[in-house]
Amino acid sequence: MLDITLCRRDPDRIRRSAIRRGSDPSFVDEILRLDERHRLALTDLETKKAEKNRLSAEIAKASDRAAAAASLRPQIAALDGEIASLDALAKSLAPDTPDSPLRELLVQSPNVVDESTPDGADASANVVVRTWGTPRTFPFVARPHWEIGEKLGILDFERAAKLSGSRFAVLRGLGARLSRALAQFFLDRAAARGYVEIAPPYLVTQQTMWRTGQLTKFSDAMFADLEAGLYLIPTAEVPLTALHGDEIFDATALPIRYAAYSPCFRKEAGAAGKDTRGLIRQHQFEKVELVRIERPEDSFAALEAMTADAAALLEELGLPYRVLSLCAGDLSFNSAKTYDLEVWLPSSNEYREISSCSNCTDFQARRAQIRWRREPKAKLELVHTLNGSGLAVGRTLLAVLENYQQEDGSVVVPEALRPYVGADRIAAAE
RNA sequence: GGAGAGAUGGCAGAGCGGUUGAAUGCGGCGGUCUUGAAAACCGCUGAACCCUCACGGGUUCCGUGGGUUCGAAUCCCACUCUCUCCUCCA
Repeated sequence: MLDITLCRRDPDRIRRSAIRRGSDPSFVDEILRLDERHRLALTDLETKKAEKNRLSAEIAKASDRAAAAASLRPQIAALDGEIASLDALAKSLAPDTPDSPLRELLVQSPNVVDESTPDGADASANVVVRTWGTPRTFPFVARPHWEIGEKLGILDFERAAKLSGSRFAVLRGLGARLSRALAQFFLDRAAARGYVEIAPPYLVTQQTMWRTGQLTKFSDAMFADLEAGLYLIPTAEVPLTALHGDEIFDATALPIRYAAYSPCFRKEAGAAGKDTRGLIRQHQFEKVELVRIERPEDSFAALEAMTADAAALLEELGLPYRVLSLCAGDLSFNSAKTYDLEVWLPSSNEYREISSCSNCTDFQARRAQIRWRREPKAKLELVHTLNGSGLAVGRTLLAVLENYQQEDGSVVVPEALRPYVGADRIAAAE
């Protein structure tokens, strides 16, 4: 949700951001116009209410209250009429009235793009910030992970389809174990870097979804039981960020770092025909999500740190990757700045997203009302929230299979995972 | 799923329908005293929004939403949540 105060104070900044995202900035003028009308109505309303309160207080002070009430009744009744109509008008214009035009504009507008986010209209303008590792050269044709996995008997897409349709996978034996090993590895590393592990609910209310801004982003991409009013989380970012909704921190409580391992559920409605094979795009996948709650002045440094936290995992696993700074046009709704981590996939000779780290600044905090106090008596401020994958388990698993595949079809387990997997190689079962 | 109890400020806990945004205690902040600290004492101590350059003024908020009334934390209705007991279950 956009900050109405910022719109008033620095409308050009909002306009600039909209233009950089590739949208029409004229809504800013509409916001200012509606805001002006609302404040006028509010002032009128409050004046009338003050008058009425004064009359009521007179009755309270009178020695004969009944008589006072009787004599003032006509005046009060007149005020009541004016108050009712002014109240209706003010409400219809208010920024916090659910379907008011002003509210709609503030709520539907994406976050203000940070200055350091590169210009550009779409993914082709994303900037490679750095690249790590050298893709391995294979003396044979590198196979895609689904072939490797099926041959090893650790991935079973056919039976998954029998159970649940397309975009599901069954992991078996060391495949299942490798998946669990990755999750455990990620969580252990997160803990070592100061993230507190959280096991959140996977079903959340519509309000929780709304608070983190997912309802606009994933609304038709989410699984839900509308009757029960519960949504399956598309990412643990949702419960982690909303965890402290309506709370006020004192300065010593910040920063907060959370890590959660959770399944994620997505309809992938807009991705028909894309990535239909393998583990890349599933209706259900697991992920370790990192969330940080920061002081505003620290949030961009925290984004660098969080991105480094995620990247360190790939480095420890020996998986080549690159870091992209997403351009303004490719930035998601909530984000002011995003780094994507892309891992190297030898079967397709390309880098694929395995983590996305975003600084949502105060955008989600405003919706969720997560605030803090700089000094004991200071005014309340919104915190900044950040989230990033650290990492997506399924995609890491497939990256391991592809990057560590051997000519005989077996897969070497990366050193760092061996204690977790309990094996240094995955070979075909007899 | 059935029965009951409850929801008030950071916490605990009062609150006859009338100057109650809310007693009291704890906590927190500031001060006096002290070499320092503690204790004691004094003062302050919720939020959002609007008007104002400012001083200041105003409106709203006692789970949520309605209603009664000139006036509601207090009365009425609905809902939500929490707790206890039963049922069920992992």
